[in-house]
Amino acid sequence: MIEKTYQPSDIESRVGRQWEEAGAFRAGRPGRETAEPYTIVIPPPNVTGSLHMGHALNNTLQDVLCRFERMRGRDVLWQPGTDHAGIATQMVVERQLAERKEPGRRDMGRQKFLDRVWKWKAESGGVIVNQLKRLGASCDWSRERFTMDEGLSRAVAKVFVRLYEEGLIYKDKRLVNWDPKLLTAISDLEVQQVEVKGSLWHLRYPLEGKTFDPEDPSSFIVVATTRPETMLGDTAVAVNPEDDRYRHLVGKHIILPLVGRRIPIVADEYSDPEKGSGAVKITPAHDFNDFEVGRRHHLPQINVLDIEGRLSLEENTDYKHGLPANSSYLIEELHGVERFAARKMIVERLDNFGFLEKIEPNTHMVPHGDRSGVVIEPFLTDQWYVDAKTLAEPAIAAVRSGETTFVPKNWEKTYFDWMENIQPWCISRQLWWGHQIPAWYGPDGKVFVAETEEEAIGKALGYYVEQEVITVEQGREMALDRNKREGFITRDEDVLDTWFSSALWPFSTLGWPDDTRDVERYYPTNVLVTGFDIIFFWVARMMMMGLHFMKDVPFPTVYIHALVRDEKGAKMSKSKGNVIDPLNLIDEYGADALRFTLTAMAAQGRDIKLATNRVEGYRNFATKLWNACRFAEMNGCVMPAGFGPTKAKLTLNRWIAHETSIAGREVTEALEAYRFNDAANAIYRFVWNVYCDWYLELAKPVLTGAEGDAKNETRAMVAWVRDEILKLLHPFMPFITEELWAVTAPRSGLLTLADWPLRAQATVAESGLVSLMAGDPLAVVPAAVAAEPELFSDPKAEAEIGWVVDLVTAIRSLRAEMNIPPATLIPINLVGVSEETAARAKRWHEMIGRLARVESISIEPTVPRGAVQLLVRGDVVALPLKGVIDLAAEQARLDKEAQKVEADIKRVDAKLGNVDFLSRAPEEVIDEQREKRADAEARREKIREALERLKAVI
RNA sequence: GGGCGGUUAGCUCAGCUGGUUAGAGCAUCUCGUUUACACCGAGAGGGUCGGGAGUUCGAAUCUCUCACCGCCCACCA
Repeated sequence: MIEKTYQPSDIESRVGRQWEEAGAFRAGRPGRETAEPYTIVIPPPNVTGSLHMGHALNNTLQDVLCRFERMRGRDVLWQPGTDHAGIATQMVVERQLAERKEPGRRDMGRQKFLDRVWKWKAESGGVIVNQLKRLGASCDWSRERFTMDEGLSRAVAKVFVRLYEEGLIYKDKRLVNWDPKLLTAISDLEVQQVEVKGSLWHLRYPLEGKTFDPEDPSSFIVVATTRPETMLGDTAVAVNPEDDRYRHLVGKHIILPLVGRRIPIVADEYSDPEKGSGAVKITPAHDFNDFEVGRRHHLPQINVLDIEGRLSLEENTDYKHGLPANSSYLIEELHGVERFAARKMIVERLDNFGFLEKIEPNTHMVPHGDRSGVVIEPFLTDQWYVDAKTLAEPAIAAVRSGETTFVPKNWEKTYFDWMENIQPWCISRQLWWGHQIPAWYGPDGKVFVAETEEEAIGKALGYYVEQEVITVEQGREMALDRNKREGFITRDEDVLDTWFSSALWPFSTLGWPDDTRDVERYYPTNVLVTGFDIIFFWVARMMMMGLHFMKDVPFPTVYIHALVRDEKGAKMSKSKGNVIDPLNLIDEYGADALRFTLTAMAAQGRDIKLATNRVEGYRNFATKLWNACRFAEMNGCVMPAGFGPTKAKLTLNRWIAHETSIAGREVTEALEAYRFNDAANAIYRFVWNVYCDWYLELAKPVLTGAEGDAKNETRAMVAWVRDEILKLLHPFMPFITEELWAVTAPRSGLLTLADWPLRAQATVAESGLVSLMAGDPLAVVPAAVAAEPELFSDPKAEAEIGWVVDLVTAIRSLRAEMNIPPATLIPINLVGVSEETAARAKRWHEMIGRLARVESISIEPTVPRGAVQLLVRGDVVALPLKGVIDLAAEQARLDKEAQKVEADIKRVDAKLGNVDFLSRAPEEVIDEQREKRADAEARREKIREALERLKAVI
């Protein structure tokens, strides 16, 4: 029994439990062990996360695909899991500690802090998973993974070691993006360039051997900088070799103001004569370009900052490089000063001594940490790198060759642009939460990279015995006794970039490297569904790692979906306060309505501007479906076993079967092409505008009429179409359809495991015939034909019911226009119509009367005087309405129609009168125009006659 | 500076490989006989497809250009 009203919240939790209890989403479930697999890995959300609109869209689309393929008989594995999200998670827990006034992470120590994070994860890490379940995500939750699971951690270690051994991971001292707040290196991708209104300071650097005089330009060289505080680390001034202004100074030296260090003027292409003064200060330790210039000219790298971005000079031996013995009088004051305060102090001092020429306002891009929001420092440190350039090559080739394609295709350009200019990937992070780097250092600093500490110690002992650092005996003792080797080697403190483990997700989640049976079955995955914002972070890296370790792309298709924005097109953000919480929408309208909205709006290559009234509209759609099913129930519509469209005899029933198969094909084809919006719209239109608006209305007289074959067949067909609708709609609205499936008939199984109306591969029956519509044993054709499935089709039924629909619509429209009260029943005449039409009219007489408020239909040879005239699929329909209608209104209506026809004819004539058109357009286009012309001509004639008759009456 | 995308009804959007009378939902207006549904039904109004030029027999659709909007990338002093 269907409840009177549709209450999404009730049924969603109940249905969710049913799926779970049935293990409906288990990969390899009984009956599907040998079915063709279909795999998607979820983009693992951060454990710290909660469901936002982007997740809702991303997972809805994946779920639509998974449910679709599951119903098509595939063995679906939708692999779920979460990401440990190094920085984000560590920040969350640290914030919690601060709030609770507990000791900070450093006071606590590494191990205690990690225990604390795990505890946090156990308590709060499951939020997003439950939210995904509320959305209806049909993941195989029994396989949920976490990037820091034991198994995944082993995969990470293995990959690290192998890449290290292959020379594709290495340690290097170079400039990194340093976050002085989080105290870690970050990758290029985690840096956001932000436009900042700053200044350009022009500094005078005195030339060696001249007496510095601010009034005498020949005594100094001017350099312009946006970062005056880094001047303490300058080790050269560069000018362009082609720049005549400075050519004579190349090879000379300047004396660095305030500091007194003697540094050279070098010629380097990097210096752009157009920029600033044409001379540029070189600070190799604090600027990426300067670092390169410094390398070319073998300049010292003088680091003047500490890890927190304060000036660090006192103990800095680098800094003292090249300083005259008595020159450090300024250092004491500046040491330990925060970088921006130091900037102010240094500029002040430079100004006092006449070294500041001028300050220009200057807007420029400044790098900021995407997590911390503070200005990033280029900072000289030892870090681990992945040789991304080498790994990128096969990943580029795979997309070039079409092994992996992007949908929509234009994202491939973005992918190529980035991959072809890829930089070494800095993978070490000075954090605690994450995969600790599997590298150990011996007493002399030598690195031993191994999957486990045991292995590392083995390698180390072997090495040091061979080097005779320790004796064979000592080595043996240490190997056997843990205590003896305590502290002999120490592990690298750093952890890996979170994206390092995410890059392995498509195979690490399947058990690689330990148990690879699932890898064989489910890798490569079928499609990756994700947003464009992580093409670089994630997609590219999965491509690289997948190809390198699996020797195969991780997915043949990457479906890139849009960003969900607010109604006005602005990015949703907490600071703007325009965030729409998907859970609120689910509470208010139901998960099905939200899902349908997102799919209906997911047109390729376009952002989604989400308006809540759309969600409301699709909730209404769910209600409509609900009520249609109630109607079927009330009328005792049940489908006897073995019933199918080919069994139907009534035209009306054959017509709806015909329309159903069209809808089924539309939905299927759209989903196969990832045109989610087309798929959603096709089923929407069919349910509302065909099934509800017409079929059920037209079936009412039969359903309320006398018992008999016609009634039984119609009941069966109402139920059959309803079931087809529930199937076609299930990927989009899984909850309501599953619920209705259960309550509308006794069923042997869940809808989510039922057969899709069009099977991907038609099943060959014993007879050698192939069933094209699941559930209809009679809709069979020889296997040879099945290669191109034709659906149930009945053009004659379409012609007949289509005519009825058009007729009713035309009469209704006219009645509204003529202001004929609904209570007034009117007669209609069919004028000079064919026998076929006459027969149709007779068959549908009662129905037309009911839907169009018509009292009688008669066949007449001519249009009676004073009748209003309509055209329906070429037939003339006259409405003798003298006295009922407003003649002036009718005249206006006809005039308007006439105008429209004239316009049509004019347009068509223009084409047909064009010699070029006739000679160059394809035959069928010309024929089409001719038909249109003939049709319009006929219409014009009819309207003209109607007008004349009207005039006669007036 | 480079790249990508957008500009279609009052609003939010479809319109795939050029040939439709340019569609949908919401909103608006009119009406509502009928026990599935007022979260409903019937009907209507509303668009020179951002501007200009071009290619073509034919352009919302292809090309160029201009304008405005958005995003991504980039080390520029």
